[in-house]
Amino acid sequence: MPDDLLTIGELAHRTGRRASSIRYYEEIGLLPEPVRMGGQRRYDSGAVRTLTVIDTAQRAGLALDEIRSLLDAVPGGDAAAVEQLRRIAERKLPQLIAMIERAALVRQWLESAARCECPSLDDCVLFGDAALPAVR
Amino acid sequence: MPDDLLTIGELAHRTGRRASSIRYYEEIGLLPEPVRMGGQRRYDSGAVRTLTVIDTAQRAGLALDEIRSLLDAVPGGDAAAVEQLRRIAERKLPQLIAMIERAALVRQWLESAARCECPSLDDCVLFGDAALPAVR
DNA sequence: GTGCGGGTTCAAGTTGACTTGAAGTCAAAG
DNA sequence: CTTTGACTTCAAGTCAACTTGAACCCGCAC
Repeated sequence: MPDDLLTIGELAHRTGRRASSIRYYEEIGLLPEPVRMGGQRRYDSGAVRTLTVIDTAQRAGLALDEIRSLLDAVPGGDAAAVEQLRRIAERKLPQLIAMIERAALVRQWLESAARCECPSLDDCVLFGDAALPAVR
Repeated sequence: MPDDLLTIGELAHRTGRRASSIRYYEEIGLLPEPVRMGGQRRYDSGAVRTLTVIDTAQRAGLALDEIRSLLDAVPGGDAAAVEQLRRIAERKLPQLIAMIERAALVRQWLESAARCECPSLDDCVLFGDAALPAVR
């Protein structure tokens, strides 16, 4: 019977990433070096979990080095890691909220643009100074 | 009395961009080549307007080559340009809406994370499969 | 043996939107 | 006359997150 360790290809398949990304994550210290069998990387279920964490955190808008600082606190996945997560979340939240607000404005602008009947762009209110207020 | 034409530095100052960006925009065909006085670029108010359009469109999430296709239709700024704008808006809107929805999910996730009391990341629901549903 | 489909390394390329650096010009101020 | 500051060009560097390419190994089916 086959071992329950995964090759990099199988891991990639299960986690929906490319093998090259997984090697890259290892290179930048996001994933620990896996065991080798005959030179090839073999991964246990911990790797699947870590990749899930990476995926989730990434979709939460965290950059890879932020994710690394999260993961660095993890071995043990203990209270310190949770605390780190909280700090990162608190720092990221206002940024995300600002982004959502700006996107909402842009959405209104695009909706107006899709309905625009102006004969010329030059006198279209859409490009007036107040049409799309800056949020930055 | 000074001419009403602006140097690149003045234009940059008025539009809040760097002179290097303005040269770059010219290079990629986003801005027309301005007149020169003694080798230096001089801009009229049309350039201010065009940069405003670029700024607005960019904050609306359009890439520079999309903005160029918008601007290409503009000379005259006529009905065709407006039509082009409408088409681009209609194409961009669904993408933006999806982005906003995903951002809202991520926001909830981060808010939970900021309040997280889990003793360990390993059994934190935040990293469960269903914690942050994929939208892509 | 030969081909296939994995795997391996390392370096270099990709994308978008710029910025930076080096080396030079030019006009006005001191 | 020299310095200062703003301008000029062109090439190259930056950032993030990967991907791609070249050249190689390795086991298994035919």
